[in-house]
Amino acid sequence: MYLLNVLIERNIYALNNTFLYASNDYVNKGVRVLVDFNSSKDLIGYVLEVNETTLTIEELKIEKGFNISFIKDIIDTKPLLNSELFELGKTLSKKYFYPLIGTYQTMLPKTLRPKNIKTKSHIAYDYFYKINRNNINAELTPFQKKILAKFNYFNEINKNELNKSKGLADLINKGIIEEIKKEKYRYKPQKLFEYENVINLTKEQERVYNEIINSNDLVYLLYGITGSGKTEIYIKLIEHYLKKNQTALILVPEISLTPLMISRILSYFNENEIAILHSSLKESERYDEYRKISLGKVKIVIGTRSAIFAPLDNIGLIILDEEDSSSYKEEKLLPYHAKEVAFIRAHYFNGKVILGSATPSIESMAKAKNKIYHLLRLEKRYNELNLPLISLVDRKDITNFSSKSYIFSLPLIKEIQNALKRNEQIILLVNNRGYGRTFYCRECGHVFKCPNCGSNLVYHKNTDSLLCHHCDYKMAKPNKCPNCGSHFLSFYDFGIEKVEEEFKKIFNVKYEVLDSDRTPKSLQISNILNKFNKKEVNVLIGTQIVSKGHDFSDVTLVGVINADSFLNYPSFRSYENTFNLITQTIGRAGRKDKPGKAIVQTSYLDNYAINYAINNDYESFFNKEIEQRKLLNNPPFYWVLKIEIESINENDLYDFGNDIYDLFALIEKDVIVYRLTNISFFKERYIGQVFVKYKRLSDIELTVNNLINIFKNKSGFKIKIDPNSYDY
DNA sequence: GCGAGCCAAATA
DNA sequence: ATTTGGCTCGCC
Repeated sequence: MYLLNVLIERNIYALNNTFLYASNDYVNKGVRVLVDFNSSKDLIGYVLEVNETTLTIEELKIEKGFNISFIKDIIDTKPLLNSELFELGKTLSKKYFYPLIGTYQTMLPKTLRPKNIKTKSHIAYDYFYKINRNNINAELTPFQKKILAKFNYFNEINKNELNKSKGLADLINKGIIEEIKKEKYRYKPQKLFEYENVINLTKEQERVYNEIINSNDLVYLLYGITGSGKTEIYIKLIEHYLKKNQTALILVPEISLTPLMISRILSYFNENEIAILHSSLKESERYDEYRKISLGKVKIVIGTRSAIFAPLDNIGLIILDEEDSSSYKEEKLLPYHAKEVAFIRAHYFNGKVILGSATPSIESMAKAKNKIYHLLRLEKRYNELNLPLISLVDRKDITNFSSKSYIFSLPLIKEIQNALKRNEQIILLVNNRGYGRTFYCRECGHVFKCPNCGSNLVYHKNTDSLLCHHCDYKMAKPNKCPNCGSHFLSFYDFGIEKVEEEFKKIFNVKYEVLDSDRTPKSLQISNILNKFNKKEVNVLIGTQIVSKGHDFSDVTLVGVINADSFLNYPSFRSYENTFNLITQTIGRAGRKDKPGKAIVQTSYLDNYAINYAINNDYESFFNKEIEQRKLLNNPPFYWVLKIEIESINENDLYDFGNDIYDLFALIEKDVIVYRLTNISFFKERYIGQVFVKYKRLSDIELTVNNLINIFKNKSGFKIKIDPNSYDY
């Protein structure tokens, strides 16, 4: 008989330990089993350990002091995860203070999660007819000869092509033709651009390439300005490791925004050896891609954040393109950062991690400067592209605007008109969703706020509603003020919808809009980008989406409508985000034969993030910003632990918040503890956060685990822990 | 997370 | 007297 240590499929701290079950048959570690648990029937369990025992159930009962029941069924024949990923789950569960079963859930595609009772196969098949030439000995009819003639050049023919042929059934009966099925992979990546599969590295690229393959370091920060040719280096590196019979994993912030790189990689390598994983795949497609990878059929995986868990074996190289992107940070469920997972996986395989960016995160650059990461620079723009000419426009200076528009300044209007006259392309960045950012009553000044979390409601014209961008709250646009009853309602501060409206009024040309409210699907995004790339429209208006790594050849003007939008965002990263956004957007302008122009409109003329960005001075920005981070005890000097608690009772919340504060205040290491903050009332529950800044995870580890134990014995609370929060 | 079991309030 | 809602307990 076998004793199994089983995790129960309930992602909570209270059940974050294994339970013993018995089985007469041997069960592999890492498979799902069906068990009864407490009074619940037919729950899924996940087997963590298997031990043989010679004791009987009765003897075990006495030895352990509790009842042990038999599992009811074994669901999988093979483990869901290979041993590397099985162990990785345990490491991540400890590192992020997250229940182990929830960690495995995050790592697996939905169809394989140890959660649903559905155990049926999700594999799709293609059906073929196969010829067995040895069995041809009887006389054949003319129809049958015709069928066999089709097999002159093939041994297998798709079933649909022959299905209704006369005499087929007889051939099958005689064993001459046999029906076979093959696993089908439902996802077909779309290649937007075709490339020749020849890459000649420049001297500078060659130098970086050689430095990486000849070094033994784990992590490389590839700092290359926009258009300096990072993709070519990635491809050559992938080729290098593939030749060594290793595999490569490439992460991008968002698939639809990197059609260029994807197409490039698809063109260069054998498409059948590439799998693509991203959020807009259908579940069945994702399952197919995942299966292809775990069967060892692919050598390259390209994907977004969660692709870091792709079951690739023997990984030689992990690339995180645009490593500073916040989309690598998971905020819900397991709060992992793809970068941190990449280090663990690459270390396991003795592989390498390349962090690429035109604007490296402050943390990564600091580590590179301290020789923790291997720093590599690309300073020349590929194809000798010039950086655009940049001018700042003061939004506070009314002489920059006419009565026609308070959104488009006179210099910007002039440049747009010039570019349009020359039939060149324009990108306009508006980093605010919606129409009016603040909806208020003009009689009494009442500002409409979210009843759940208190932030200002944003008016969206396309749905004629008020939306909270902080939580999910929405309401139809009210027609009178709840405070004074006036119908005289209005808004100030504009979003992309208003910009679009005004653009339409001033310029009578076709344009496309990209924002997450109206183009939520990645296919729609690619379609619009494709249209713009083919020059079917000359103007692209968009939120941050337009700032990322496209390479449109005919864009000569970039306009940043409001450079300040990130600055007022309450986060220690707001300056970094502003700098990166402006730098990247500006980088979209310019083509081979002439430099582009960029116009940046701002109300904060002397803000250092904006100024260093328009001077393309990353180095100075880094120096200034790192000074600020040190002054305010922010990353990379201290890391931020966020503990979010939730309760139906406000007083209980404060009490627990104080308990948590006291607990961490006891630590005699270098930690800074902040009292419960950001209290909000949402869906009948109070939510608040305690922040703890720390230098080393080991300094807080014990206390966090103590807190989890205290929490387990408390009722009426919810808790969420993130040891590397981006929220502070 | 969730059903069992318990108790106290509500119903009549 | 009986039902109902709320809360705690502990799961192998």
